[in-house]
Amino acid sequence: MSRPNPVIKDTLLDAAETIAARDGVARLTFDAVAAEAGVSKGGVLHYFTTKDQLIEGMVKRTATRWRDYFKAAYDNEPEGPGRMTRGLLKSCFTDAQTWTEALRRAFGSVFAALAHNPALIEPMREAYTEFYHYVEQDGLPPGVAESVTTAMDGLWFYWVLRLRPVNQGDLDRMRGALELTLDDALKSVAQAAA
Amino acid sequence: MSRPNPVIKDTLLDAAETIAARDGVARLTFDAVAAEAGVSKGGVLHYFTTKDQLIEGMVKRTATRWRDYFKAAYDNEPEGPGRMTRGLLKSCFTDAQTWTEALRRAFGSVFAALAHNPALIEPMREAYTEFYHYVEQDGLPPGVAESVTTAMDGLWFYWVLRLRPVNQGDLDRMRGALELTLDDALKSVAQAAA
DNA sequence: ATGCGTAAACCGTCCAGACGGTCTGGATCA
DNA sequence: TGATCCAGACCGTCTGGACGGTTTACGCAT
Repeated sequence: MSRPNPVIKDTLLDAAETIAARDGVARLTFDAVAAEAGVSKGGVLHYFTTKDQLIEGMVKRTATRWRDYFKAAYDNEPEGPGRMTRGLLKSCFTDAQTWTEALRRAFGSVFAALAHNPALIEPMREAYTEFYHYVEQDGLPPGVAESVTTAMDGLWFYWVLRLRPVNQGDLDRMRGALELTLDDALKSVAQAAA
Repeated sequence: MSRPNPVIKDTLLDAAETIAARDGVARLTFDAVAAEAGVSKGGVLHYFTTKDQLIEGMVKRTATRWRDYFKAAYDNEPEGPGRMTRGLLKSCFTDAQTWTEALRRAFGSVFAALAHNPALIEPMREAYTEFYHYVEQDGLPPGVAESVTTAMDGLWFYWVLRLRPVNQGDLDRMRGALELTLDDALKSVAQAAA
């Protein structure tokens, strides 16, 4: 094998995420990552020669996962107006069990980036730019897709930042209201087309 | 004066926010705060004896401001269903110029807390708990007040985290859609009362 | 008014430890 | 034998915090 083992890289990124989430980003050090992953510091530095690289790795992986996630939500949804909005509402706003600790941990990489070097969130920003592209062109009246998806993401941020607990009831109530908004918008689109 | 000068404390907190926002939370050190505020390190330590205290001070101040903000938005709004929702929509979703760098900086304190010691965001969580109390009891159909306010806060998070630029057009479009949702909800409340 | 005592405000230095990163050495493969 | 992988000792720097010293502000007796 001539290139660094990607499996080990993932293990190291997992360890980094765990530390950032559990102990705070300030304690995200090479030593800590090594200990958490069960390797030596030299081992970590072999794959990520600087801390910027480590954090960039975390952010890139999370950004890729987020991109894959919303694209899958889009692809699995039937065509027509509100496809992105419908897809997201269905895939992440039905079951609170999908809001796992792993997901929360993953988003910690953004905070790590913000703390260490704000420029490193760029990959995440790009993923969001792409996401917003879908949202803008979702074929709903102005602002509707933005509002519904941003409400979902807002709740997600509350949860990730631990500013609010999120339970199944919260999800159900908000989904009910958002689906109503969405249905009204879809009707008005259909009406305008007629 | 027998108690520490609160004006100087505010100056130090301002300096801390500036550093956190400009250089990243990792560079938020006593030395840096001292230099930014134009005092000595000893001077900073006189007012905040540990870093936890410094960050707690930042979070508490921001939490208090947020609390004052949404309470003012509530108080300035005529009574009736959706008072909190209407107030917030009016006060922070009409003019993009109210989304100042100072506000963004202030929220950096939450990231500082999350990075250094996650437990320190508690004052902010309490402010949000209180906010959510208003939202829950806003007298709108289930989930509507939550959805509208969370959409607003979601955009706010995008902006603070620099995941998306936010301009006047974004604000206007979303406000249009959210006001429509709100009006429909108000109508249905009025209808149910009749 | 003046001098004095005391306490708070603030400064600047010091240190132990932790940090990011370098480097050397050994193991394990091809 | 050479290249890759990884271990871990090591180094210079920076950090949080302690600490002792100095200045300022103020109450109070004279």
